Amino acid sequence: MSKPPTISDAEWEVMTILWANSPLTAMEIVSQLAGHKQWSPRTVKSLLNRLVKKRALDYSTRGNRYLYRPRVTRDACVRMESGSFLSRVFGDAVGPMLVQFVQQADLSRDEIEQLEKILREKSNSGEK
Amino acid sequence: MSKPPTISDAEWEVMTILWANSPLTAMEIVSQLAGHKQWSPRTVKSLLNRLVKKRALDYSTRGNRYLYRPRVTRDACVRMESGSFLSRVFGDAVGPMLVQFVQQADLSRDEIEQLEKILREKSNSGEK
DNA sequence: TGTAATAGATTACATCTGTAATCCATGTCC
DNA sequence: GGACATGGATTACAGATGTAATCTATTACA
Repeated sequence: MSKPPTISDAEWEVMTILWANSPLTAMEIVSQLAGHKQWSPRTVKSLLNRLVKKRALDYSTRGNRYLYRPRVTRDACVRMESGSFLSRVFGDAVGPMLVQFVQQADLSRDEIEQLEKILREKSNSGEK
Repeated sequence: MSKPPTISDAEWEVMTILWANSPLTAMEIVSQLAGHKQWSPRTVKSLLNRLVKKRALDYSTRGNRYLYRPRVTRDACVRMESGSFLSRVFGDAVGPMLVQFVQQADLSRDEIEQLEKILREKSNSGEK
């Protein structure tokens, strides 16, 4: 599997929708974005075009519509992005990165407890 | 303290050097970069100019040279970048991602304690 | 059946980035 | 003193990005 292309911020929004649920037509994507983005449908079309050109998306035809679907997995893209961002900012220091993220994240009580539990276990099982 | 400006990949290299040690002249920065980057000194100058314009750097004058120094802390920039990275890549699923990472990470005792402390604080300050 | 809405394709255009080159003043070496 | 190196300032230029508008074919409503 070849490495995924670079996906920009705006493009990421579109991919997110398709990773969650595909294939979808352009209009369906537009509707799903409508909630939290004020993009004109034109804008979304442009993004779709770019993503197809980048080979991040693929489509088939249904009548006169296109049905878009991802050609790259979310996982692969996350790994890529993580690679560049994380290595830039944190180098290979995973610990400080997690500290930073946990500090910033908006966590639910459940998640906090879950994390605390994991940490307790880790600390009992004798980490260095 | 105003929010830090956006710092690009290439710019980040320059900032990293100045965060570690400042003030420095353009030439000193060029030398320090010489190890792992094949940038022409022109390129570095351009980056310095942009960073000054963005108000990420400041300079004073020594003779006919400039002495550059950061105007923004590394910490503030890391916070910014992390924020946009997290929300872009993980959207509102930051929690599960952290759980998974923490589970897999090889953490030192210190880091574990640090994380536990952060979580305690978060849980006290009434997360939802 | 004509006309407007929609679909996808192409084009636009300003800003940011990476990566310099050019310009002008000064400092330096012979 | 003259030519060259160096410093900072300005300009360049292509590719990526955000954000559309326009063009053309088709579809669907009045």
